[in-house]
Parts: sequence; C-alpha cells; structure tokens
Amino acid sequence: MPTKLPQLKQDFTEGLSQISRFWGFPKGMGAIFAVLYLSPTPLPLDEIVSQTGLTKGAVSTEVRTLARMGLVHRSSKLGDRKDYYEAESDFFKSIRSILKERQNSEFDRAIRSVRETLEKLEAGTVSGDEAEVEFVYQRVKALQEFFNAIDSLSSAVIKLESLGLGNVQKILSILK
Amino acid sequence: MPTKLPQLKQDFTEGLSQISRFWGFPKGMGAIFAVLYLSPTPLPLDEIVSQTGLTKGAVSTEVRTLARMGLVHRSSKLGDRKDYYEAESDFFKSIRSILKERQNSEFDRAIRSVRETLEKLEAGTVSGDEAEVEFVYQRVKALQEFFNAIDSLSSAVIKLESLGLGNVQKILSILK
DNA sequence: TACTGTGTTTAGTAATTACTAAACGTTCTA
DNA sequence: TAGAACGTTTAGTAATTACTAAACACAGTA
Repeated sequence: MPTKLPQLKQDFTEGLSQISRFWGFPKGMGAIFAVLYLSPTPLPLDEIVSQTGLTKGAVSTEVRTLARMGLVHRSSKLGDRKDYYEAESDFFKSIRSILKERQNSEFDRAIRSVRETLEKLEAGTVSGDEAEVEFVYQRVKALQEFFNAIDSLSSAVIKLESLGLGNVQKILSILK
Repeated sequence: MPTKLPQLKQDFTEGLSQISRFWGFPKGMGAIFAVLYLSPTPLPLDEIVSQTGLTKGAVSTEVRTLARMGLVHRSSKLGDRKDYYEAESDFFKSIRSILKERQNSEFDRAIRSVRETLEKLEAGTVSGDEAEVEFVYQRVKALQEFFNAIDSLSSAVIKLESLGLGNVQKILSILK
C-alpha cells in the first residue's frame, strides 16, 4: 500500500529530530528544520507550531537560534505582518555559518584558557618539579597545536565560496 | 608570583571540562581526560578519583567510554591488580576512532531512516500532490547526498595511516 | 575460609535542559 | 482608543542526563 505524503514527512521529521539530538541540539530543533526543509514555500510561525506540535514560545526561540546558525532564513511579505521561515538547502553553506557562529562562543573561551595555560608555561612562571613541568608543557603545546590545526581548517572552510562535492572529492583524493 | 604546577593542572582541567561539555560530553569526562593527559605516568583509578573529585563509580564508567572512543588506554602491570589508564596523545588518531565508534551508533540508525524515506520516494509508492512529492524527493535526495559526502570523508579519515599536520596543510592549500 | 583490595553495577538524587502556559509588548485596524 | 494578530519573554514543569553512595562480584592473600 502506498505511503501518504504527510506520513512520509512525519517519519522524515522524526529521523531528523534524532539526528539533532545526537549532535547535542534539542530534538525540537531538528523537527522544526525538517518541516521547513520539506516545505516548498516559506512557513509562518503558527504553521510550524501546528506541524511540530511545539508551542509558539518554543518555536519562536528555537527558530531564532536556527536562524543564527544560518540553517533557516526569516523573511516577510509586504502587507503581511507574519514572519516567514524557510530552510537553507545548501548544507555546506550552513556548515560554514555554524562554524562561524562557534567562533564567538563558549567554546572559544575554553580554548583560550588552554592558550593561557600554555603562555604561563612559556613564560617560565610555573614552579614545580622541572621534568614534570617540561612534560606538561609538551602536552599542552601539542593540544594547542591540534586546536590550531582545527581552527585553520574551519577558518578555511568559512572563507570558501563553495565547498561542493567537487572539493570534497579533491580532499578525498589527497587522503587516499 | 609564580603559578604552582598543581594549580596550573587544575585550571587546565577546568578548561577541558568545558570543552567537553560544549561538545555534548559530560564535563567529568573532560576532567578525567585532562588529568590523564597531563600525567607523565599511567594512573590507577583511585588516583583519578582523588584528582577529579568524582566517585569511583563515575570514573569507572566514564573511563570505559573514553577507552571505547580511543581517547585513553587501559593497561596493567604484572603483579599489580590495579588497572592503569593513560591518555592517547595523538589526537588525529583519536578522531579516527571516535568516527569509527559513531558509525555503529544511534546516529547511523537515524541516517538510515532518511535513506528509507528516499527509497520510498524512488519506488514511486508515495501518494499525494505530484509536484509536492517531486519537491520533497529532491530535498530528501539532496540531504542524502550530503550525508554520503560526510560519510565518505569520515571513512577516508578512518582508513588513513596518519592525518598529521602535513595532510592538514595539503587540505588547506586545496581549500584556498 | 574469611578478609582486603580491586573494579562494576544499581538505585536513587541532583543538576541541567527542553519545553509549556500564559503574560506581555508591539503594530496594525477599526 | 480598543481590539486583534502577531512574536517574545518569563516563570514554572517535565524530562533527561550526570553523578553519588552503597551494594556487589571477583581475585588474591592470610
């Protein structure tokens, strides 16, 4: 027997919810994105509310963080007070803006704290068993270098015009 | 005034805890890793307990998941019943094993559900407005392709002998 | 066999996070 | 100015997750 389109959409939505949760985002966020992603036209807030079963408040805040991440876009029609939302369908573009978002976040603050640790060690202002201080220094330095590599990578990705399948292929060929 | 080594270690540990939490892991996990990472010698469980302030139970379970991820290694000394743990210091190696770990997880199950959605659409067994079905098909297909790209990338990384700074540089030069 | 030193499991608690319901602020319309 | 149609904020609740305390299992030793 044939699957009805609304049913299919709902299954898909549930799948994306789980993926969302897996990556540490609220599952409602995945659901909202899924609904928008499968809609041929931008949707107003109440439509998202009715299709996800979440409340106005929840949708309002989560759609905002989705927008900040560049995963959805907000627009409005002239002579219509409603806001309309649509999903970004270029995922590589989304990745870039998520990375960009992360750069000013809590994450960077933590990374900066590692850098500070390293600076203290380099300034020679740390007292303790000499061999151990040296060991700790080497370790912290290695971690810092790792972060730097990740950072260069993501900066590069952010600056890219397009990270299409072509580029991914090229990368793969290097890594072989 | 000089910083004392134990103080430095503790600051570092707090930093890593936050990073851990940021990526959706328990902060205790980050703390455990930090303690091991800064220790010149493998540590037994009680040592981790006393240095992190967590309980035996917590350390026992979290150190196990760290080991599954390949971020720490368990070893034992002859004539000593204790287990000893040490941190993996090659982060690229860790990334590989984390990716490997993820392949058999909940995440893959969710991705599979997207693939099933796609298969139903391709089999033509979905009923509904024809234009909309076609639209939905295109979208789901695009998402699937994105997942495939990510998947190839991570498989490639998993198979690598080494993803050192050299390779990262090469990648960066492509992406410029 | 009991006892000690290990790590693990379990059942419950604390802390965090996602979400709801409802009040609120604004803007437009009558 | 009142009321309606929006989106936002807030205060509280539900659900989830991280962790604790304590019982447990097992191995080695007296």
